[in-house]
Amino acid sequence: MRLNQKVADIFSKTAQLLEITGANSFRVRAYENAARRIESMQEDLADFLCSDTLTSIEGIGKDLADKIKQIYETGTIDAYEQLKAKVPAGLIEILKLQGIGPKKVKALYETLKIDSIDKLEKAAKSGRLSELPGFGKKTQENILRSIEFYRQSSTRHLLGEAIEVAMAFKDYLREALGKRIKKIEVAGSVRRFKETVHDIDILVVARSGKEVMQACRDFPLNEAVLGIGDKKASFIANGIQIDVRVFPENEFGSALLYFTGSKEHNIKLRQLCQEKNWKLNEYGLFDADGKVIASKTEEEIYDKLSMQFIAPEIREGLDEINLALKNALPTFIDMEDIKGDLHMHTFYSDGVNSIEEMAHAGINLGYSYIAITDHSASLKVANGLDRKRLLQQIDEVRRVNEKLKPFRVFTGIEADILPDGSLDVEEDLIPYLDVVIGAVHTAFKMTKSEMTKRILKAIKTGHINILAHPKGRLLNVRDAYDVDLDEVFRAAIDYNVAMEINSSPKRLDLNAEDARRAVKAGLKIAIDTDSHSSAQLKQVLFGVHTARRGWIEAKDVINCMDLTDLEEFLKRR
DNA sequence: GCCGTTTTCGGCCCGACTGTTTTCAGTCG
Repeated sequence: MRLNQKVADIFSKTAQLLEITGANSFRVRAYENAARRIESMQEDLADFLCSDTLTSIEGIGKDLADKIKQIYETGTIDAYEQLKAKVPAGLIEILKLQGIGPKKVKALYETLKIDSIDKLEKAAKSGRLSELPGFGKKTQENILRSIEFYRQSSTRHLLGEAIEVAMAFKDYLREALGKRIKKIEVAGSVRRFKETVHDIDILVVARSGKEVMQACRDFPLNEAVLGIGDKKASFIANGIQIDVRVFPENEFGSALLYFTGSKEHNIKLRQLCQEKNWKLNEYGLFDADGKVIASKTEEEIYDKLSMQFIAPEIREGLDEINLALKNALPTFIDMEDIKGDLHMHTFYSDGVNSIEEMAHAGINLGYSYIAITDHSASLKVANGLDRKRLLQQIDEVRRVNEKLKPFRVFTGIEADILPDGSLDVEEDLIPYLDVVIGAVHTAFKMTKSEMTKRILKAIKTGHINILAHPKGRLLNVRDAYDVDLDEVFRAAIDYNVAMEINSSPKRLDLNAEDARRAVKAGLKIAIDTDSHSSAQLKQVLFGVHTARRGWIEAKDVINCMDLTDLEEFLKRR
């Protein structure tokens, strides 16, 4: 494991344990901040350690620097080991329940020896909880409800699923209230395009808050109401919590900023305001006299704070605020920059549409080109193409190209990188293929060195243009395989291999952080959909926003090139 | 635990809501 990850992990767990023991909350936050900062850092923590400059990192003081050193040398820190010995593991899980914080966890453990969700449930059901000081009947009921919800949905939801539910709600509300709704906008982590999300935040500007609240109750997908007031509703739809809030139009910008987050971004903005004696909350930006300076739009607020507008995708409370103040934020890639899609399947292998149908879908999205990259022969489960069928397909691509000129369909293949590192495509066919994608689809459980060796060998064949889903993860389903990405990056630069951001909401691989690292290392990115139907081409949306989260610009992405530049790039393999 | 500084310790983002208690602590976003 990279030292950064290891340190972030231990710091973050230490923070949780400290919280339960009732430590100073700012001390807890110091550990949390340090963990987040280190995890998202592009640079290697080990370099700072060697040059003795750890304390130059924001949020790392003398104490944490020593602890990083200890982790480097021994793999752990005393403080963490002692806490772990003292605090039962189950308490951390109890902390995850809605409505229960560190104080209640501590009280439950010290009075009733409750150290697991099961024991908590028993105590609540027997009525013992309501007898504790600070607890009452309602708290007891709420805890039982939280336990039930927690058991139903302990994992985070995929962004793709959350967006579907959010869109369904938006459509429903517009349908139900028509012109009585002035604005409706998704905020929160969905707007920031986090790959998985906890809930869906929706802001509404409407004539009557009560009407919106009633519509929330009546939403057909509404499974359970958690709470509904005059301006705020919480309910579960399709297993995902939706929070709806109604605001007047002139406060919409500050509300959107506030509810888009992240929490850390907001905290930094408010610290900035403090220096000017100003105040920022969901109702607006106020000067020292409490007079509104800005509130209608986010743009206006950032402007009054003398900084560039910050795209929601990068609002993480890291470096974005400092750079925006210096007017130094880059211009990130946007949907309009995408000129084609270089990874998709047809019914030749496991897709459902024809080559021509995929091409038409590409044309409809305004693309200049697509690449047809069906699976290679060894991937039997996906009906991979053998030599004969691949040659047939290449022939058909030629015919489609004639018909659809000047739109360009590239011939291609998604060739399996076999366990021994060889590429599952016959050498003499390579010249007929414009785009060769390399991908690991089998034998995921290799050791890190074996897997790295395997992928390096494939890259060094000199045949690959794009390495598809480089870490092989399936969100909420399968972890990434173990591979030394830095070594892969180095080899990929030598052989002109682009790294894929696979746009499928089930993958999003590379993720934003790794993609950012790849670009920093000097690599190009391909934002592909890996579509298995023409409708899926639209999922490029997820890839583009993941790229934005990774601070990626259009110039870093090969499918933002025009046709001739891309042809040039593809030939350099 | 970090940070900044009037260099040694005090402050660290802000508001709403809930439930318990009767003025506020705990939790959440």
